[in-house]
Amino acid sequence: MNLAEKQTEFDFKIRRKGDPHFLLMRSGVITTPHGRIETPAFIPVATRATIKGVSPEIMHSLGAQALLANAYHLRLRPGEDILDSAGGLGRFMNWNGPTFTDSGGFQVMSLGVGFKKVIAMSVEESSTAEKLAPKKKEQLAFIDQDGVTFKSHLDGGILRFTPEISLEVQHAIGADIMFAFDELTTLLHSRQYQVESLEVRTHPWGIRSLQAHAELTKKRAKKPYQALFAVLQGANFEDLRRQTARYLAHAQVDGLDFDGFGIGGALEKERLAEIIGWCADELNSADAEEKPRHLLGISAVSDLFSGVENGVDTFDCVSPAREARNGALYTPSKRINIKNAKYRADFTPIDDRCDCYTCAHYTKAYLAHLIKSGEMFGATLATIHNERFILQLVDNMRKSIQNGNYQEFKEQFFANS
RNA sequence: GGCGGAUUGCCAGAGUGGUCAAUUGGGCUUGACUGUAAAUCAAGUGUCCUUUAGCUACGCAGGUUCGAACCCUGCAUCCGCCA
Repeated sequence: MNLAEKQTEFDFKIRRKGDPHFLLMRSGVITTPHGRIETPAFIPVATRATIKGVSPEIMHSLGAQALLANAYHLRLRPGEDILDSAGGLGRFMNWNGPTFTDSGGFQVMSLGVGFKKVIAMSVEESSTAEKLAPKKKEQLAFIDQDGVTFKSHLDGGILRFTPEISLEVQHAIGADIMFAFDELTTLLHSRQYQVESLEVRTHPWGIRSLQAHAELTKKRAKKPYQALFAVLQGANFEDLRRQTARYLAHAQVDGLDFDGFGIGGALEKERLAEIIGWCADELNSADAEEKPRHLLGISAVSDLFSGVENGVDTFDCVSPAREARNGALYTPSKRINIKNAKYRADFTPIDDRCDCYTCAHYTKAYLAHLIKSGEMFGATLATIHNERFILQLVDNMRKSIQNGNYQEFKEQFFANS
């Protein structure tokens, strides 16, 4: 079986596209060796091969179609060889569906200059963000042209990541969809830096990722095909975003091209829709319309709408889980902080219209007690609720696109909120 | 009954003459969280308020001093040890 044939194990079919209001919007099906993903879809994040506090079986029951883990974290612990021996990420964690891995590219930023997440902030926040950026000596990631040197956040040990290493790790982990190793810049970086980052790192690293992927795919010929997505950077500059999309859409090594695209990096909050639109439009023009697009690390409700409307097929984000653990629970009208005093004796569910396990059985008062007490069951219940909320929202978006009543669904959603 | 030690803000616990409305924890209140260094982090927490100003506060009542949470006297309560 040659590379091109291998590649057909991965497939994306658009079922319905375009809407009078949103020309880029679409709904389809991604097929992977471990199952299908109906899009648009939200992919919960299981960084260390677990959704913290919630079993894969429950995640499945909440409507999760796939999960996303992280190559950096899994390489540190338990080591990709363990996942390989276990039969891959899905087998290892008892998840039967499709899986994604991030390349470790996010850690280039989050362990580097990006202390508090400096990706999707508003312009007014940028001065604050500057203060938040760590001093050089606190940084744990150091970038050079060839790759990134990490100081392990676990034991300080030196860890090297290059596109080749990332792909080797990701192949061993065995996820169905992998991402190219990229540099995630921040809005604090100058345009000049963004240009340099693309030309000297993200683009060449993309090609090297693809090259490594081609070799590894040949070497691991008996394994199911693992798809590789390029990552589009370019911050909030239209010319850079378009240029990158075009460049990576045409990239090819040994007859192998990217199977899909991740949209990542510094996104000015207020211009998210526009920025995604540039990427999608350019990918369409570059004859890459029939390849899936993943918006990396986004799940705020308004951002999900923006993404879907501008041609995003899949999303992932840690927020539903992390915010749940920290007591922020989603409801159609707003996010509530369950730790607030007013919920101490509120014996109603988080959201009486929610169909999740938590809302069916537990009250706000109980949740408030558990979360404030630091009880792990509280984190579990809260995470179940938030993940269900986002999964269901995106599911409903998909259904409404397929039914041709997206606009109606959207209006209704915001009317109820 | 005698000797010794204690009593500080919601709790624990620093502070032993002015720089103390009082260090630090915890609790409590409110925020934040977008490819997870996050079950994390930040701010606030006597009162009145426009304040760098007042007022009230370190068991209670007096006293010494320009000035007291801090020194002295008495009282109350608690804890040791000896009878």
